[in-house]
Amino acid sequence: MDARTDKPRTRIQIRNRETILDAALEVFSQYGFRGATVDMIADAAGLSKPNLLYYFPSKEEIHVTLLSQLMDTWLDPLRALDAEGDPVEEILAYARRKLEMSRDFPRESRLFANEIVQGAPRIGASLSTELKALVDDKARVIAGWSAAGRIAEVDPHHLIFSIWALTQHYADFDVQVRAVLGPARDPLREAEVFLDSLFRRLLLP
Amino acid sequence: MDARTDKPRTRIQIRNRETILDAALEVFSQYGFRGATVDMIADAAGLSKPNLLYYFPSKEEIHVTLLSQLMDTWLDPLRALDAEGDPVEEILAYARRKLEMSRDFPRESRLFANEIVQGAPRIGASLSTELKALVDDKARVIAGWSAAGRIAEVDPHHLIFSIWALTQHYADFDVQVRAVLGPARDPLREAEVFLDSLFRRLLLP
DNA sequence: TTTCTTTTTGACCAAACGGTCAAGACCACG
DNA sequence: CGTGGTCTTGACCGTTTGGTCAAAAAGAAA
Repeated sequence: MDARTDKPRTRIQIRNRETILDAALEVFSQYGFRGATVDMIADAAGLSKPNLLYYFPSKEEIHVTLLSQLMDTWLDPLRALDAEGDPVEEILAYARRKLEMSRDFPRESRLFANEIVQGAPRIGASLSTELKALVDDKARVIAGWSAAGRIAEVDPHHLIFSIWALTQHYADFDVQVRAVLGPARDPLREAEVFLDSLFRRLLLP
Repeated sequence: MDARTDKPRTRIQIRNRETILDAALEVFSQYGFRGATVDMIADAAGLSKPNLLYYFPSKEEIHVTLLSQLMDTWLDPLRALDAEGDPVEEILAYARRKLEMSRDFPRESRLFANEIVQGAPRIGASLSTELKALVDDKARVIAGWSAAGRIAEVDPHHLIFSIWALTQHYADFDVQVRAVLGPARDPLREAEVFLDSLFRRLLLP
């Protein structure tokens, strides 16, 4: 029975695959795909390299597994945007959820950023299908709110981009933000207040 | 005479160092430091590997040269923010200049993004000195405008972060933006309009 | 216990990598 | 032309890297 091809069956397989993916997330998000080595991941996971390769057939397979698991949960906040809710509050809540993800899952954010900055060689396809479909759908909802005069007139796609840019910035550029603000301040708490008022001013009709 | 230590003297040295730095910018910005190989840079520059290493002593030296050249020009738009000018127009002009840099120098933006996302291992020091000093200085200017009621009350540091995030997003996440918008649209022209109105709404008292 | 499967590992390999070196090609200048 | 410095290169080296393999260790089930 090959632990690398079939779904994990034993408790040891489940535990070790989880350990490996967590270690790989740590290493990949910090050094990028090519900057990370199998040895680094194995060390971080507390396993020997051959043992790690018993659970995943290759370094690339680990990376792909991480990315596809990520894409799934990464878009949940946008999926939750409710066409029936109050427009301004829905959009603000979306921005707030995205900012929470920057705070709670900065490694995931940086893994994604690394992939996109380098041209999305491994997930490019799903961007123009899966992601585009979802964004287009929600953009239509926002455009409807605009047309009905319930929020100001804004390009819905760029509104969504601005939420991504502003929230992910606090995870992806964390070092820079902290270097500039100095040690006494709390970037993500401040960002919550700032972004809330920014999007409120932008959206109020 | 060592072409690697002294300032370039001959025309050939000047030309080849320029060619190499341009090729290295292309490769580093696409693959990151560890993802780039000396052979890739040499190929892109049309030189043999030993010949390239005749002009720069190491791969790291090329990278450092690029980054320090970049830091210099990267902050020019912010330096140009004039305390004596019209507050809203000054800030809008800054955002516009930054967006132009995303359009005209996307490789530089991605080189920087790669460095920061991975924890700024090579320029971390100058972030908390050079960069922080400049930002703090300009933040004081903006705070003055706020206090005088000439723009709305905003946290000046986070205002600057928001300009960075929103403008660099269009260079760093270019693939994603284009994948979502589809082929018929012009992201950077649209962004200009969108950001202009966003910051206008945010800043008007 | 015995037997069978799953898990772990030390030793190893081929390719890729950053970098060196000695020697040849080229070029400016007298 | 010749001569001295600049530029270029093929061959090479030690290390790192992703990955393999046979065999040993550890579990599971009877």
